[in-house]
Parts: sequence; structure tokens; C-alpha cells
Amino acid sequence: MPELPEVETIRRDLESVISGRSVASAWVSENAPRLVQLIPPDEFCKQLKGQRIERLSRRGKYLILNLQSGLIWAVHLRMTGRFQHNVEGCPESPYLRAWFELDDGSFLCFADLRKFGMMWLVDDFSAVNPLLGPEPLEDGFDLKEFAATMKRRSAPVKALLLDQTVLAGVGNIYADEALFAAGIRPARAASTLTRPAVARLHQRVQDVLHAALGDRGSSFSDYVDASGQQGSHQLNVQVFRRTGEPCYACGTEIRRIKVAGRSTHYCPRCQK
DNA sequence: CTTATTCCCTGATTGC
DNA sequence: TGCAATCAGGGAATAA
Repeated sequence: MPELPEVETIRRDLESVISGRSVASAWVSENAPRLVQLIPPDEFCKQLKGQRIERLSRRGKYLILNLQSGLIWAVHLRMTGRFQHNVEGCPESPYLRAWFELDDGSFLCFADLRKFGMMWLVDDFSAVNPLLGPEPLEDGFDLKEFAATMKRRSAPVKALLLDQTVLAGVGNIYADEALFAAGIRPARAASTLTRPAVARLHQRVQDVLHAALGDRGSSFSDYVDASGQQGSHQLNVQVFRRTGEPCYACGTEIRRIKVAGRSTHYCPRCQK
């Protein structure tokens, strides 16, 4: 499941490889009716053709290809989307949903087992998502504002970490990891957190994302980078998918519960 | 405004 | 063993 570190890894990989290239031709599968948003797929392909990719950026879990025309090509991988660059065509896959041939003959390939992934071609990112919260690894992630949000919400603290309007880019893996690192129970009502706990969480979210970036993301199931390689942070998690295994800090068995409709992993001793 | 639930989709897992 | 029901997950849509 690509979250901020995974999408950022793809962005960095693609930046040097496809910047300056133009789209020579585009194809979207008939079997992916929800992939292209806002406009019909054939219109999307037609508009994309000839566009030069100036640079790549990212907002939360959205990969953004900034086109020289000023248009924005946004891609969200959701759960199982893969966005890969291949020099010689796209690898055979029953889940290939779209491809984009570039002017050097290489291909951007979009495969997606569950068809939850989406793409947009818009003038402004606000047309894609107008309510996205601050980037957790940039100055806009303000502690005071974060604390104020926590204070007035009764939802479980994990639900707020997953809320993309509160902060952009954290998903199930890094929400669990950040809460462990901060010593906070995921089901705890956000409004009951002390100020020091909120400050700790604010810092740990950033630490956990940085660590995952250093490992080129986590590959628990489908995630691979733009070259098809797995990340390695799944080998370095403290709680995520470690149900029944001993906590590295205290030896207590990691528990799994449901919070905000998502599988949630925590150490009952280290997290209060 | 909030929080909780449903839905999309399909391979993997669980249960009888 | 076999086959159906349930689960997983991001996040939008819908319900309460």
C-alpha cells in the first residue's frame, strides 16, 4: 500500500529518468472504467499526447507529473497500483490498466490488481483534492495547529492520522508505527492526549516517515518502486503486522484490533 | 460540523 | 477436501 514514503520513492526515481520526455502515445484499458477521473479516457489520452513532462512532485499520496503546458497529471495508486518505467515496453500482466509511451521509446506502465487507482489531468491540483492537509515533512505541518485539531476531536487518534485533511500521506502502516514510537494507544480519543503526547506524536510521525524513506518504502504486499524493486522497511517495523510476536522493546505480544475500520497493531505495555 | 458505515475490487484466508 | 463467506485496504460517498 503506497503511502507517502513509497510515492516519494517513485517520484525521486522517475524525476531523473523521465523529466524532459514527452508523451508519444497513451492507452487506457476498457477494463478500468474508474481509472481516469473527470473526463473520458479517450479524451485523457488525446490531451496527454505530445505533453512534455517538466518535473515530478508529490502531494500526500498523490504522484504529480507537472507538464510544460501547465497541466497537472496526477496519479493515486491507492492499494495495489504500480507505476513503473520500462525501457522496452510493459511487462505482460493481467492487471495492466494503462501505458504511456514516451518520446525516447520507453514506457510508463500502470498496473493495478484492484482497480482502485486513479488519474487526473487538470489545471490545478485543487480539482483533484481541495481539502488535502499539510505535508508532514514540510514546515506547513505545524505543531500548534496539529494540537488544536487533536484537542477538539473525539475520534480515535489513529483515525485522525489517517484523515488526509489533517495531514497528507500517512496510511495504515505509518499510523501504527508512529503511535508505537510515541507510546500512544491507537484507540485513545484524540482530545484526551496531553500536550507532550501530541508533541511526541507530531515528531514521531516525521521520524517514522523519514526512516521509511531511507528504506525506500515498505513492501508488505504489492508495493514496488518505479523499477519494480521492493522496499525494505517492512523488515524494520516495530508493530505493523507483527500480531502475536514479541514487542522489541518489552517482549509483550503485539495485539491487533480494529480502529477506524482498519487493522491496528500495538503493544499493550508500551502504548498507553 | 462530527463520527460511523458502506462501497469499490479481487486474491488470500478462514470457516464449516 | 471443497467451496462459500469473509477479509484486506485508501478514501470517497453516504448515513446517522
